[in-house]
Amino acid sequence: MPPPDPASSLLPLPAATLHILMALAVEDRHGYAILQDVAARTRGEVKLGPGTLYRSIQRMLEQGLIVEVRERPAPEEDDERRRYYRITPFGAEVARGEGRRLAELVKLARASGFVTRPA
Amino acid sequence: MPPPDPASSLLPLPAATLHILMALAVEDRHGYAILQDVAARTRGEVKLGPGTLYRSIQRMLEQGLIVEVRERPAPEEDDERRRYYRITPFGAEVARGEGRRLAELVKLARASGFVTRPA
DNA sequence: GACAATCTATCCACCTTGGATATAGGTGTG
DNA sequence: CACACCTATATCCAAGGTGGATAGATTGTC
Repeated sequence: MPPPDPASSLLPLPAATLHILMALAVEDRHGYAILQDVAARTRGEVKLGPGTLYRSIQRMLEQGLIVEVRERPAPEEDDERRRYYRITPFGAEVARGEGRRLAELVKLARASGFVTRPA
Repeated sequence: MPPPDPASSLLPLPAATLHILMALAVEDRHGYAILQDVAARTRGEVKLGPGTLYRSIQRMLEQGLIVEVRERPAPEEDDERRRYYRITPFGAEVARGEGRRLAELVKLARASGFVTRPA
């Protein structure tokens, strides 16, 4: 029996975790910006609560999916309170695993007649 | 504000619930058969625990996603202990809603580069 | 001057989950 | 013959994820 793959051992990924990784795939972001990005890209269908957001971030830091970065934007468009995060190569690997898993799931749902038309 | 749609108010669907609905989309099945069908169709990747299965079934009965049926197979291939379930039209509607939601999610994941190839 | 938005963080209650446990008959193996 | 596993249902517990409330501080808007 091969040693369990550390990436796939985190699957399935909590919904909030994948959304956060997708938000950080574009660029480094701080917590509140992640919140807005998720809401914007899902057209308001997914709105993370603050508890979910910050606890997810803490867990993801511990798991090595993301890291906090010290680089900050120009002072005139910065806010001291913000904490910026970046997706790690490991985080991207895990996200691809989750993407594969979800695509498989949709394939099964389609075979059952539960996916009518891809909007 | 229109009254909330009873089908979409159940979304997102718990993972186990969708798997059970997919198993029942093919034919009426009893609990243990659902377990085997889910494991078989996901090639062993998804294995529902007994706690998850029977509690999900109870919840789904209450929500009207499934009903218990009295029709039983021929006595020679039956087992008294079994309880057979059937998906309802409402259950199918909810499943299609979940299918749509998941397809949208995969679309977002693909836009982030997290879905390489649909296996 | 009040209110909403920005920004982080913690707490609580609720729900879902896997795994253990219980019960019980049937089947297979050493 | 004993032990283990399969079939079949059901309940319990611990662990984990979630939304929403709460908190506190600053900035922007009517």
